[in-house]
Amino acid sequence: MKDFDIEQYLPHLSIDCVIFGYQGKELKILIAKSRFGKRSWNLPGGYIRKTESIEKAASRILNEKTSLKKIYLEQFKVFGDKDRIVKSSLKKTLAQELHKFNPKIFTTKVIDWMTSRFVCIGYYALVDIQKVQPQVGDFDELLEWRSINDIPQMMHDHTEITLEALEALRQNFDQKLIGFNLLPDIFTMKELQELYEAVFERTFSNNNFQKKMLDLNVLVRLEKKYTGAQNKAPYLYQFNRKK
Amino acid sequence: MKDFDIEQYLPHLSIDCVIFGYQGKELKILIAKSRFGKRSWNLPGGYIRKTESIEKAASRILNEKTSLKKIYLEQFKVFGDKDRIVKSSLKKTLAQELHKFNPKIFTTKVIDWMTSRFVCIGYYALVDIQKVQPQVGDFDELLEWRSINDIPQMMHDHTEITLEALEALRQNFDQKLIGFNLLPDIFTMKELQELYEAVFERTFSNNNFQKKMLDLNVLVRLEKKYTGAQNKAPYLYQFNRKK
DNA sequence: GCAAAAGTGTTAGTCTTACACCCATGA
DNA sequence: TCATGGGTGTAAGACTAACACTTTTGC
Repeated sequence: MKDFDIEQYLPHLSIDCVIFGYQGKELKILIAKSRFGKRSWNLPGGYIRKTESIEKAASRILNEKTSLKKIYLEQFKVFGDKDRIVKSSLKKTLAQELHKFNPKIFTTKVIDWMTSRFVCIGYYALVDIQKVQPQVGDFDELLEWRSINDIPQMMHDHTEITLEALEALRQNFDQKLIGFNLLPDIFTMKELQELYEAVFERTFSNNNFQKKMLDLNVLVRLEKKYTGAQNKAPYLYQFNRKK
Repeated sequence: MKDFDIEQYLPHLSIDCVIFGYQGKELKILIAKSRFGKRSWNLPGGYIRKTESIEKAASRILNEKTSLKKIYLEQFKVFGDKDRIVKSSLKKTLAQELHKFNPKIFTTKVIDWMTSRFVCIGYYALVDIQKVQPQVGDFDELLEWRSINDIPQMMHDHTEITLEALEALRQNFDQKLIGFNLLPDIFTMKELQELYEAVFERTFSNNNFQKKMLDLNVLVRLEKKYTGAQNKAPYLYQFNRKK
């Protein structure tokens, strides 16, 4: 572990990211299991350098976890309860373990800084899950993609943050045509429909869905996809980013 | 002016409020002219006490400016460019004037604190303009309601913040039925329509507008309003907050 | 030819928009 | 009785949802 210089970062302000991916007809988020404290789950997050914008900070944090360069990112809410971190039951255990782990880095000063009050800016990210290579960070035991229907209990208010992110995602999904960020570059209409079904937790009828999507004028129809199955081969589509 | 103890507040984090009101068929915002620096216009804002939530802080700041207790408030975006305040052309003049004005309060330490990098949480508020008694603060020369079509140039990125607030307001206006916060308790359909026309900067046809509003099932029709004009007396309506 | 799944067409229903009309009010 | 502006009715059009149907594919 490198040094951790609290002077580099804005105090009392953090970023937490809800990273959405899509796989096996399920909407998933990337969460981390902590190496410390009660080994509880938490959202990837980090601090803001004094020399970078909050958007840059969010990008950097995401890049550290996913090793992706360009990521679709959206700020969705600030969480600023006065007891957010301070009153957490984990605080004490965490502080002790961090100090024991590396007393040179985790001095009392650093631990006080880390466990002080934090206002947290919530971002959600949409990624092509195939392209992500999760990077286990210094504080993580492991990273895991978990279905939004199977989210474990998480640290602090991270469960609440996740639910708010999901709500914001649904709100923006149609309006901003952001769904394509969750898919590979090329996909079938069925796959796109299944993504929508996973996000909204409901079914759509195939013909009306197709009509709606094609009417948006953002899809380019490519050649057919012959899978070897004994049925009509579906067309492949690509998102037309120029529009 | 009272003391200003920077230790009470979270550093590098501020709140700016875009306070919307409605009067004379115009959507307006409450802005302040600074006593210091280049006497430029700015949005009402303030800092967050270490002992209060960000929502409480926003409420408090709004209460200080409007003397209203319960205000409709919505967080809409965080502004976190790295040079937000620091690179402002006003910084130097402001610092000098503040120090000259009251060197006991505005020590170098305080001024450094105030002119350091700030991440700003944007809130917008909706108020019944009739009920507001604007309170000129320590930093204000005056407060003024200005039409959204007549916003002067403002400090830092406050013009951008205002535009983003307006966009968020329009986005939420229909969905969350928040318009009623801008009107008196009792109003005519015409008045409600004119409010919508001011917000969206377009006209609506009276019958379709009425139909749409009544279909929402949130309006209670009261007695007629006899104005003395030689035409049919319009009904008065009230927003049904129970629903 | 047959089953499976993709793709298309048609209709009914709902919501939106535009136009026309009637009604209460006070001079 | 008339001008004014408030309130209502209706029909056309657009959009949505539900149903049925045809086409392609490999066995």
